[in-house]
Amino acid sequence: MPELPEVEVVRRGLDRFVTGRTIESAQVLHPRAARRHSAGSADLQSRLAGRTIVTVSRRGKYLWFALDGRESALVAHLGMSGQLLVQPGVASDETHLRARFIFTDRGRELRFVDQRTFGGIALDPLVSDGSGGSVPVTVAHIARDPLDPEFDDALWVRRLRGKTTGLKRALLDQTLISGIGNIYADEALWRARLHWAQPTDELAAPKARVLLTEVRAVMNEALAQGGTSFDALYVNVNGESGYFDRSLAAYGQQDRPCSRCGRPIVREAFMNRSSFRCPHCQRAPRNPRT
DNA sequence: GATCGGCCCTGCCCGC
DNA sequence: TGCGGGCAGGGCCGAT
Repeated sequence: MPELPEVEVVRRGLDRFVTGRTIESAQVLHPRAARRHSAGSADLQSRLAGRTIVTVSRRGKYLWFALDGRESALVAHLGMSGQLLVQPGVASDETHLRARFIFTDRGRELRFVDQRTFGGIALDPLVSDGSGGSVPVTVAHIARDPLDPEFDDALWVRRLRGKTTGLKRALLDQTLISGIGNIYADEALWRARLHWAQPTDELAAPKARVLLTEVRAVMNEALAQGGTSFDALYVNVNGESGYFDRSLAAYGQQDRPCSRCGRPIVREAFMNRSSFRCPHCQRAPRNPRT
């Protein structure tokens, strides 16, 4: 379940292995993997052949490979179970191999593996990000992430408090702040002692700033440990898992004692998924919003 | 326009 | 043993 720290770990690995290399051929092996490329798999394959990767960038959970000329980029989203692996060409195909990129130097190839096919790849034009950089057009609507130096804390606090929704829903809204998924939302809320149904328009600005500080703290700690992994679904480009799941305080900790107060963590239904919190440290608001 | 619920998809796990 | 249902969840889309 890759969120920002996991995607950043992958980006760093890819930057090392694929920057400066020229794609000889791209093979899309499952049509759903290229569903976001409107012209289809064959078009994607033909447009990538002969192109050189010049940088590997990230915003939130989106990754992109800028191509020579810097007018277009190969965009990748890992969804829930996507992996970008750098593998020797002789390695046997993974069960859920969805796309393969072979380079002209005939060194290790890049593979997109995705069990649940929520992820995907597409070729996109690059447009200005408004700060001298560029971003793929389909990523332009995604907000900057909290580890982005250009992230505007004060603007986020204003926009958050201008919403009339629940706090966790707002944390998961990638147009408000990107890179946060279910795991880090629960962890940051636990650290900030806030309930997921806290109405955003009733959240005091200082508390919002505390929450943002905790979001950054938990993400930086996870990044330092190579990300979170619960199973084999999240791995870096070498197929290795991170260690941060051993440091989780709320997510997945149902019935275990809260490390602050000792009361059991509860699991609650939220947006067709689960939310974990300490019932003592994270009290329900008077007017909960889902 | 903003908010919110439902759907896509596959494999694992549990209960019957 | 085998089957069916529930669950995991990011992003998109349609309904309100």
